[in-house]
Amino acid sequence: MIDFVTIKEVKLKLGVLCKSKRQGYNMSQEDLSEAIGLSRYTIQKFENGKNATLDTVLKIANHFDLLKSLKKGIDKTIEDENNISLY
Amino acid sequence: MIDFVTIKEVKLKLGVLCKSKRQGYNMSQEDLSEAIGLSRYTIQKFENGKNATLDTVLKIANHFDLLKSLKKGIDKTIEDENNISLY
DNA sequence: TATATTTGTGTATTATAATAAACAACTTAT
DNA sequence: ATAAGTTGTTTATTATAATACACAAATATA
Repeated sequence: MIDFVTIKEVKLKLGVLCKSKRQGYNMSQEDLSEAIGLSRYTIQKFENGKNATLDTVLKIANHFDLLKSLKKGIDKTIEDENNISLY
Repeated sequence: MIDFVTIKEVKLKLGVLCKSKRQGYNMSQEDLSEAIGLSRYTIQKFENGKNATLDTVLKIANHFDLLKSLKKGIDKTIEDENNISLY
């Protein structure tokens, strides 16, 4: 399979996810920024694929109840590391 | 279910994942830092659950071939947003 | 045990993410 | 068409992540 995934692509996708979730709750960028104690500019940049801090990403993920699912993904990846690949 | 997941917990878990992956390849913190062009101190702090930038996290994820899986997770979450919950 | 390697920690500096405020461009609703 | 709300963008400032050292503490290796 020749499908590379770039860092830039993931950042853009995270921004799209934020926008999608936010609009799903009919929130403006300002609504979200106030809800989680970040500036609107920080939300604005994140939604457009700019770099951000992990805290910013996780505050947003937390607000949309995505931390548990994220934690599961991390745990699964750690488990995979222990069970050595069979291929 | 009463299992809250905190931001701090996720950051610690990401650090553990990095350490686990790194040791799986028998790399020192310095090996990893040189491989992806970050300082050892940045790796050090990340592995111990400190705040970091998204670029740092994604550079590490990319080095351990985790971007594709991460992208899938994001895509799935975006899809879930469109198919409204039935409960 | 002695040596080498790795990891944790401290300090100072640099790069950049986050903030705040204002305003224009673009949407949406009336 | 106008008004209201939202989003994109700029500038200046502040907070903090990243870097580059050095060195001690802990681990692994000979």
